[in-house]
Amino acid sequence: MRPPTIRDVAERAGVSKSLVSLVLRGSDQVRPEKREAVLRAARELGYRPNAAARSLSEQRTRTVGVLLNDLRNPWFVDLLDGLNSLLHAHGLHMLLADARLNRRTGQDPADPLLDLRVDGLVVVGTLPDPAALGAVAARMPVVLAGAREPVPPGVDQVAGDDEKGARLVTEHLIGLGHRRIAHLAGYGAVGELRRRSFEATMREHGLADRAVVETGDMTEEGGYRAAVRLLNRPDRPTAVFAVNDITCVGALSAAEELGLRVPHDVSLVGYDNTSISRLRHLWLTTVDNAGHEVGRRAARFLLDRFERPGGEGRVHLATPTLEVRGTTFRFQRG
Amino acid sequence: MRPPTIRDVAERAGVSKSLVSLVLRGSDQVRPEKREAVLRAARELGYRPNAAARSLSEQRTRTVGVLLNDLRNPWFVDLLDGLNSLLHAHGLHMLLADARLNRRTGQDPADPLLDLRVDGLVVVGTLPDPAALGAVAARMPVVLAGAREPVPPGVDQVAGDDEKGARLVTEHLIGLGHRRIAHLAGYGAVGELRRRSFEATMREHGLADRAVVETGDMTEEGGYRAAVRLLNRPDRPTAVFAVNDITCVGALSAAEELGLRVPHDVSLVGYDNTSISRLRHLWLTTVDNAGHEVGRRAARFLLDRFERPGGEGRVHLATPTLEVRGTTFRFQRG
DNA sequence: GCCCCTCTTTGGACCGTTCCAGAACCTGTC
DNA sequence: GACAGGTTCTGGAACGGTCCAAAGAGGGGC
Repeated sequence: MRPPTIRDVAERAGVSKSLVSLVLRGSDQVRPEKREAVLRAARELGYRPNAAARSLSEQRTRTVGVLLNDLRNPWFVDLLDGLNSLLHAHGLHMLLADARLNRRTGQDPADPLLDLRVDGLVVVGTLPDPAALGAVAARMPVVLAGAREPVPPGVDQVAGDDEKGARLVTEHLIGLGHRRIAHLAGYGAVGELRRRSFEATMREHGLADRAVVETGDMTEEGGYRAAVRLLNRPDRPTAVFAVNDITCVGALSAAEELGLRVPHDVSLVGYDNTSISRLRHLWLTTVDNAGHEVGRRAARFLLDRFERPGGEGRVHLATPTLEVRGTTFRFQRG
Repeated sequence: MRPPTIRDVAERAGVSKSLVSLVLRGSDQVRPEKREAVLRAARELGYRPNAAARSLSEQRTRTVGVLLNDLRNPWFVDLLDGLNSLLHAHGLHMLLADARLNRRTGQDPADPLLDLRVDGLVVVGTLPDPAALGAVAARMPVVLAGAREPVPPGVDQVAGDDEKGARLVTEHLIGLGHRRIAHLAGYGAVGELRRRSFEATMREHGLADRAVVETGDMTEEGGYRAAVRLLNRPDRPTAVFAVNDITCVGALSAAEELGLRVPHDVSLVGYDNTSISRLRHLWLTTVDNAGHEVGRRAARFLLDRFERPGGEGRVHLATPTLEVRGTTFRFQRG
């Protein structure tokens, strides 16, 4: 009572298993009536090809592993969408693994994917173990998507252009007439890039001495605390650029609690265009990271490496766009 | 230059491939020095078992497929966590597939999982095609988790107890002194259950004629619109129970826009205890669905069916808990 | 020294595919 | 009718593991 195999189909159709294989792989070297007979038999038996057997024989799985650092981060869903659209068009499947879920187990979260012999690997977000990744990259194409960490050689990299994004925000605020502008910074490569770009842009506009930076931990609570410190300063900034949306929401609470109206008394900008920023109750001005494009480009890199393995690691930065919503307004002389 | 196989390990260790297999599967019928030699050879070669070959031979994959209806829904992360903890303890892996991503392709989103011959299937959220699921259930254990749809025979079901959750909310509000209580209803089995239970609880407290129901579409926008209708009524309710957090956020916007203070003028309650409800800026009173327990129980059902296949479909309802936060308050005589 | 028994180890079949070399079958030509 | 050449079909060898029956090794008792 086990699932039917190619032999069962062959027997039923009165042909050899090789012919069944031929038909099922879409060969045109088969007489139409035989093809029909095979397809009918397969349909009647409810035949499904066994992926394990196929990939064992073909020496490839037609599957790409996607290693997510944390399913709770919503921003990567667009990325997955872009990734999937291109991969699927090339007959490839995605296998998702969550690093956070498997962390406790003490194993490398990529292990199950590697045992399954995926044809390539997309690491989404901060990578778990750079050294291990280098070893993996020697055996199969690897792309790091959505993070700006340094990567081992031979690994491609796709991410949003954080310098450009931070510049967009800063110039938006300057364009609205703001001069005392603060940045609620974060950590990691991304936090660093956004902060640097904020500072550089302020400098370019001769506002270096009006730029203020407070550092948070990229959580709402951290954003709240940093914003309280910031907004209690005697030279209170009139605009705040937060390293991400969640920090920005913390800042929003702080502003509200201090009796400041957003955006009339203080403008706020987030980053990532998360679903939270789109809540009409918050309606944050923010930066969209072009997740879909990041995903598509990651797929592109992978497909390229399938065709021509090896070579230098490439980098692509997707251009972010500013989403102006309700938390920014022109500077009102107090 | 292909990955090493069990034969390579055998050769290097100077033993037969059968012995290598024995060692790697942890048999105690092996002399310690041979075991050491094999393990050393495996380590030196960087050997990884080939999952395809193994599952082909073993006739099982040690893998459970998890079909998510939409990665954007954050509520299932806890569920996955609970699921994973038990499965992992039994040496099983999870394979994630997203129905939404694969929908466009026109195939059944479970197809890749079935081709991979997963040992069992967990469907999280609303199921795609009940008929197809019945056919699958005949071949392998299937559990529906986190949804209350009717299921084909032989399928187990785990979900939060929506009746109990809605009752908790309603009694909480009544306990605070509210009498004119409204429900922002949703759709689907879950929407139905929560609404019915709200109505029943109101009736039990002799408040049937004070209960109001407006229906939304379970989005923020829908919640907003329904709440506007509701709060503009001459007999404006003093408390609103929304079918989910996102609807509740819409209601929050509506209240604010109408100049009503939450919770002093109107109390609001959501459902699902999403990360959104935990934002201090919103701080919604809501219901926690015990996602972790749902996940663990789903794993339990699956494991049971591995041991004793067949039998009736069972149902388990996890007990939800009320999370009282900032949007509910005792009724203030206006 | 031989036999028996237990503990280790091994060769080979098998899992369900793909792939390849060659067999079988046509069709047309001389 | 033999032959060439193309098209269509087939058997068997992979692929990398597991599993099982049986072989080999070692020890104890006679």
